[in-house]
Amino acid sequence: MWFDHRGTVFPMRTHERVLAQIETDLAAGRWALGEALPGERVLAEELGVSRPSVREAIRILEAAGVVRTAAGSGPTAGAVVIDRPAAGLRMAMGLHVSSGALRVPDVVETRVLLETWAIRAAADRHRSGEIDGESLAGAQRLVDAMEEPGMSPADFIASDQAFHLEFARIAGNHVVEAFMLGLRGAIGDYVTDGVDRLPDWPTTSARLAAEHAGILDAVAVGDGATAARLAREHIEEFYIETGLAGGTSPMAPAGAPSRG
Amino acid sequence: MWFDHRGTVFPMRTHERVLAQIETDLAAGRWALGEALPGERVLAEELGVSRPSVREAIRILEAAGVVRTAAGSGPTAGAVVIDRPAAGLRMAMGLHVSSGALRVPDVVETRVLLETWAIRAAADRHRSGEIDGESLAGAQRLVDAMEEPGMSPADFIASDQAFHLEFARIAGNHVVEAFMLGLRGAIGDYVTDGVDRLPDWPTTSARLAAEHAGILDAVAVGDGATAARLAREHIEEFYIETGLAGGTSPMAPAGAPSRG
DNA sequence: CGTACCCCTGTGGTCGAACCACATGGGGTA
DNA sequence: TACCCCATGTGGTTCGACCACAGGGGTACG
Repeated sequence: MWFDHRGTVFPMRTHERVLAQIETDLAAGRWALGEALPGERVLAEELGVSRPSVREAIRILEAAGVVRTAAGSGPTAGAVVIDRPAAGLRMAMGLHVSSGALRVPDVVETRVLLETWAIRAAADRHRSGEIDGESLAGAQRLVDAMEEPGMSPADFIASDQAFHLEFARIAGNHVVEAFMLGLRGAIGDYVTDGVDRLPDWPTTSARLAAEHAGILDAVAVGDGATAARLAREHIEEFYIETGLAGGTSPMAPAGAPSRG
Repeated sequence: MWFDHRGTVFPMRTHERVLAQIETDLAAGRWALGEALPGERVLAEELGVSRPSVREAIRILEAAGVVRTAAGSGPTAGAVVIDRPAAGLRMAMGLHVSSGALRVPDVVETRVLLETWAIRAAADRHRSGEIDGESLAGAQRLVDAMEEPGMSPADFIASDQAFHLEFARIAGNHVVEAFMLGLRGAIGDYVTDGVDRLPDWPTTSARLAAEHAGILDAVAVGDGATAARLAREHIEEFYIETGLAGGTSPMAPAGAPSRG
């Protein structure tokens, strides 16, 4: 039996006990990043529960982006500890967007909020010299790549996402980075569908690439306010153009977790 | 077999197929909020898979805050559709905080970011008359309650959390609301532990309550800038005082999902 | 006829055992 | 010495069984 902070009593289900134990061991550093948990059968034996109960707990860990599972043998097999917070956030948010509990406009608004913060912070850090001068090189390479006319929409979207994430990385906040990744992933299929409906992708992509260059330039000179304003306009314009800004009805499921 | 956007081929596991199908049905409106999914045995039969595979998918939905399960019979039994995005976010974030992939200072920084935005937005909406004049009544009641000297730390923390969430609710962004709830929950045990280590809780709680009153007053007069600044100082001061602001080492697991 | 009680029914929760496909790595073979 | 093959152990999946629990309907009683 377990108790909440008010003294209410309730039984804890088996897979919850397993999950709690694994979480405790995780916090205690029992497994480092890249190491594998004990096998399901071993874990079941250790905790005195059945293998299906262990599996249910591992499923949750996997959905949360804490482990990745693989069959076979060798060091890469088993439930290997990873750190993909965004995968878990993406899963939860995507499901709630599908169910209608979360709306795309709210997701977009939140994305603007986080991105403008990250870009402003990145610009500030860059101006104050806190970060290496080469930190913007990655963003520059992505901008260059996106300015190539022949890039496919899918590759462009991937590069676009990487570009936006660069600033969260520079800002140094992993939670914001994970949120941004999760938000973007949660509405990923909506974005793809929106791009497919655009009347003139080459023109749009060229404009987007130019806007990216403008944002990067503003960050490079340390003008966080301008960079944030440009980013806001860039994001909002994109969602308006693809018809996602006002739509609240679900269009397609966000899909099963990717194996990225 | 399934393909990603690059044409890579990979098999989809059974529980992933089940999850994808449920997500599609969810998006199609097959079940309304409060309705129950078909029984596990029925679902397994429908999809041509085994019951454990269905259960693994439902576990993920449960962890994500999409359904709540209960045994027995009647309308409240089974896998009932709910909308608790924060539960899923809290689960994912809490696990990653435990594993060390996400750090408490980043969580706090993100919380400040989201809360100052929400409070500013709430103040703006209040000033512009977009919202009912009674919207702040709930926050006022919470402030009044927290100013009562006899309140237990646990109840105070609950009221405090509700107070902060009020502004996200007024701002009208469910994603931000869920993020705030998830962030707070992910470090919930750290907060509780921090409070327990405070030398003089009555004094601290009185100060916190006064700060809440100040924030609410600033929002009430539509001064978003002041309200946001007060909120930032309020949050940062609390984490410094409880010794959480700089700590990165895990202290205790965030625990299994609560049944709230 | 109305009401209270009890048990039948179906739910999720848990378990054990079995078989599969797969990745590996060591031992046997050319 | 180099190659190949298969024994081994992993997660993936399934089946079948039993449990505790909550409801609802049938039944017996007032």
